[in-house]
This record gives sequence, structure tokens and C-alpha cells, in this order.
Amino acid sequence: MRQQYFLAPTLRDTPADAEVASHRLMLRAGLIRQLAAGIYTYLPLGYKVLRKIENIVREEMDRTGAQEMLLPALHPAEIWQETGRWDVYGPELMRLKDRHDRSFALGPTHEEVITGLLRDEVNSYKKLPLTLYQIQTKFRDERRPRFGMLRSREFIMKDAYSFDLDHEGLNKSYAKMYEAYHKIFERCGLDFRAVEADSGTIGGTDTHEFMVLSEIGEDTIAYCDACAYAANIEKAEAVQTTYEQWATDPSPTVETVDTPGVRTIEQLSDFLQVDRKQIIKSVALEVDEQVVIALVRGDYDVNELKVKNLLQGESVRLLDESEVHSRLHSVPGFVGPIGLDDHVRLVADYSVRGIEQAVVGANEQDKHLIGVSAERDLALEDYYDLRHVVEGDACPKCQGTIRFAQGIEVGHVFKLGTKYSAAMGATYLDEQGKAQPFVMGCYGIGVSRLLAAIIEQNHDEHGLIWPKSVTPFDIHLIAVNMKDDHQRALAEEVYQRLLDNGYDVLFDDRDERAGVKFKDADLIGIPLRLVIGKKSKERIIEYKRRRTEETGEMSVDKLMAHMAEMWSQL
RNA sequence: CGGGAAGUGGCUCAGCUUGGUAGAGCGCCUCGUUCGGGACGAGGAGGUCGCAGGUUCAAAUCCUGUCUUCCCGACCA
Repeated sequence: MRQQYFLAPTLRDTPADAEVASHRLMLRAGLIRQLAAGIYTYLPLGYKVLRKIENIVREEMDRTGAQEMLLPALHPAEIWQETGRWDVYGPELMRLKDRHDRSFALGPTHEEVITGLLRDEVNSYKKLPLTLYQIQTKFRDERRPRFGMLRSREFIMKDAYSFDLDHEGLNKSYAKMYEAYHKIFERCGLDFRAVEADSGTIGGTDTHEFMVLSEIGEDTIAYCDACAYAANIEKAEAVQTTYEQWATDPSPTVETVDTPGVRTIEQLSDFLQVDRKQIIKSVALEVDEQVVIALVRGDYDVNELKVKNLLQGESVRLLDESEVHSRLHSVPGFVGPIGLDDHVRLVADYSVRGIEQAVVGANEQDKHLIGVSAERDLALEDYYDLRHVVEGDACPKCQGTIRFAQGIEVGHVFKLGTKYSAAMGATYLDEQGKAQPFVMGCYGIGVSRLLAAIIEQNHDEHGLIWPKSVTPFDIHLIAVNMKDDHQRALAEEVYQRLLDNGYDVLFDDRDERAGVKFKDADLIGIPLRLVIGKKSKERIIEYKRRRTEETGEMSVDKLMAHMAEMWSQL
């Protein structure tokens, strides 16, 4: 491609609205332009990379035996109503009406559509297992699109769906995908971890997220410094903490003390001169319709998701201040586990077990209770893992220690089971002629997010640095001075020879000064650069590797041998 | 949805406090000089100052409303 007419408008100044590196560089290097919040145009350069990523995904999917297809992006409301997700999915579902006032949605994911298809088209155990996938534009009306392509409202996703006879089959399909995902992200040149996760609104049991390690990642990963254990912080197991670690003398009787205006654990710890570990934190939640108080030791935080999962609820949220009064008959900042109404469900984290002389809220303005014994005074049936892990926790799998890292979620694999097939009556006939629901898995990769994640891990202060596998061009050929006849002629010759030998070349044939060309080349980040300049009369040209900045010279007559060697070393 | 910031030519921004003529740098076009890390000179094109309403003889500037974008939080595949 000749750069003179190639639409890759580079910017000298950083667009004011771009904060994160990938967004900034994609705009500056001319990969994308923004149309609206979370909605982007892919310019030729950006689209070229995107297609390379798609092809890696496609190759690895095909290798597992999955079949590519394309489902509609526009979905009639009825199919979403069948599974109940028309209501459950909420405002993130982009909805619209046609001229007859019929409701539609722009697909944010395709469980309904694919399950509906299989319900009609596959009826026999003889046709299973089956895995189908597509690479397609998805729509999600994010509350807050941000970080450029990392969280957008219209994005490109690869979604795959497996259909099996039973859970054993699902496990095999899942394992294949899990392995394929590793290959895909390795081929993209990424530093990533597969982590255990919560399944969220898509539903299902087992699930892993694929996280690209990055400081700007929105997810926190808890990983072990000794073994392979890694989990999203929302899911990470907290090891049962034992009584002996913080036991104090047995409690005397419970007393009420005045604590005017003391509302936080920190203030309380200062005010009463007690260790935070001696305070029992009471968090007021609603799980589905049920009011729940979750107890955790004062130096920990409640993981709401764990509370929801313990009670097998569908939703969880904090009660707001007015609800603490109206539904809990307590006072915000002074909520405690003693003297609650019967309808309130009390659950406690392992860390609460055995605390003596504890401090808790009194459910009265400006009052706390002291001298509480968890065993004696709290009517607890049992203790559970309800807290967030913290750095330094013990690993749940080995003797190691938990550390945190930030990650960008680029892939997610779920075992759905029969959640959708049962809801939609999607069944096959087994060998006994009996109808059985498909046992399903679903597997997503945010392809456009992957593009941004690759950039987050592959750039420097000058611009992009493409991994070989996804680079938009193989070689950036620069003629320093297009007005010099020797240089121009040699550049044209080299360009043709590279093309003839199968290299994809961006040829900077613009009538620009050398500095402009070099700056743009650094910004665009093609891994190999060939510069045709002063020594063109001697048929000598220079090369530079973008990533290492290594430079050198070569004779044009040995061009192909050199290129083959340099390319193989990338 | 709560909090904060910002909308002036393609990009980065000044002007607004104290109302009166719309500016700079980069980019773009023409000519000349230059030509290995974002050149220089001269000339030129390009802007209903986000939109609507109000105040005023007069609004980019003051007032009200509204839309959009970004950041933090809440929320979330």
C-alpha cells in the first residue's frame, strides 16, 4: 500500500478526550475515529488489525471443530421474553420499535437466538455434540462507556455456543474452548491469566475469565504467588480464618455505650480505642426481596456476590439510608446484629467466629454495644465465606500468598447447563426416544477489546509496537527523499520485490520530510522498517526494528535473505 | 444515576472576569527556499463560538434551559 493515498490520518496532538494509552494511540495513529460515546469507526489501518485478530480467533475456533455462522443482530422481543431476559437484562439492552410498533432489541449476546435455532433444527442425539460460533457486532447500552475501545456500546465479539448431550459432554466442549482461548491469546502476544469468575447475569455454574494484565484493567485478579490459582476478586475464596488468631478474654455482659456521630469502622476504632478486628461490621443488603444483614470482621469487607450466592438469590444490593430506617428499623451507621426484626436474615463470615468483647452497632442513633460475644450473643447457625479476599491472604489451594493484579477481561467461558434450553424447550430425543434439554456452554471473546488490550501491552512513548501476528503491515518502507531520483527508483524496486515475495508493505512515498516520516512510522508501529536514503546509489538500505530499536544496513541484492531472517526473528 | 470538568475551523488551545472587530500554533491549499527525527518565508482557504430561549442598542462573553463529550464513583458482560 502506498501511503500517499492511504487513509491513516495521524495526529501530532493528543485528542483531549482520550485518557488511556490504547485510546490515545488508536486515535493518533489513525486506526479509529469516534462517532459518539462508545461508538467508533474503524479506519483502514485499524480494520486491518481487527481482521488479523479475527482470523486468529477463526483459525483456533475452526481447529476445535466449531462451525462459523452469522446470527441476526436485530432480535424480536418475543425471543427475549421467552427466557425472561427482556425484563431481567435491563436498560443495557438496546431496544427499538419497527413501523408496526413491534418491539425489537439489538443483540448484546445470542443465547436466545441460537437456542431458538437449535430447538427447530436439531432434534436427535445423533447430531450432537455441536459448537457454533460467529464474529459479529454486539450492542450494549453501557451506563458509562469508557477507555475508548475497552468499554464501548457497539463492539465486535466472537461468541460460541456448545450443545451437548450431558454434562460430561459439556465438560469436554468447555475444555476444548478453554484450550483454544489460551492459544488465541498467546498468538496475540499477550500476557494474560485465566481466572475463576462469577457467572453474572448470563447464568451457569463453572466459568473462567481471560484477563490481560494491565494497570488500567477494570477487574482485580487475586492470584497465588506460589501456584496457578487465580480468580476474579469477586469470586476469590477467602480461607477460613481461625478463632485463635485474635481471641481475647471472654466477654462480660453486653453494654450500651454512647458513640455520638461515630459512623465508620475507622472512627469507631479510634473513639473506643479498640482494634478493628474487635469490631463486627454489619452490612445491610437486599437479596431479591429479603433484607439481609451480613457480618464481617471490622478489617474486612463484605463481598455482596458471595452473600447473594449463599442465599441462592438472583440479585443483591446495598440498602440505602432511608431503607435502613424503613425496612430494617435501624439507623445508618449504627446497624448491628442484635435486636433485629424476625424477618431480617442474619449471615456471618468465618472471620466473625469466636470474637469476644466485640463492638457492634446498637440499631439506635449514636449508640454501639460493647462486650459482645459472637458465640453467646449472636443467633448464628453457621459461618460462611462472605468477605473479599485481601492481599496477603493465604492461597485456598496451597501454602502460597494471595497477591492482586489488575486485568482487562478479553474472554469469558461459561458452562450454562440447561438454563436456556430448558426455558425455551430446546430438546433432543435421546436413544430411548425421550426429550432431553441441550446441555449448553457459551464462550465469548471481545475482539475489539482485544485490539485495545494488545495495544495496552505493546506501546512506548513514541507509539504502537505491533506483535508480528497482528501487525497491519509486515514492513514499513520509507524513502527518505522522494525527489531524489536514485532513492525513488530504488524504493520502487524494493517495494515491488517485497510485494512479489509475499510481504505486506506500507510504502511511505509521501513528499514529506524525513522527520515526519520517521515520527509517523514510530507512531504506527509496524515491526520492521526499511529506510532508503543516502546510500541508495550503493544499493545499501537501512533497517530498524520497532521494538528493540536495533538498526543496521543491508545490500538490496541480499534483501530477501535478510528479510526472511529478520521476519523469522520477530 | 450521584459528583466533577469541558464544548470556539480537522487537532491542541487563547479570548469570557470587565458585552462592541473571532484569534494563535499545528494541519490543509499555492509559490519559493530547504530536505535523515514533526523546517523556514510569503500568500490563501476554512468557524451559525454545541443548541434554544432571555437580558441588551449590541452576546463567544451575562442569565435560564437543554444536548453532547470526558473523568471519578455506583453499576455491569
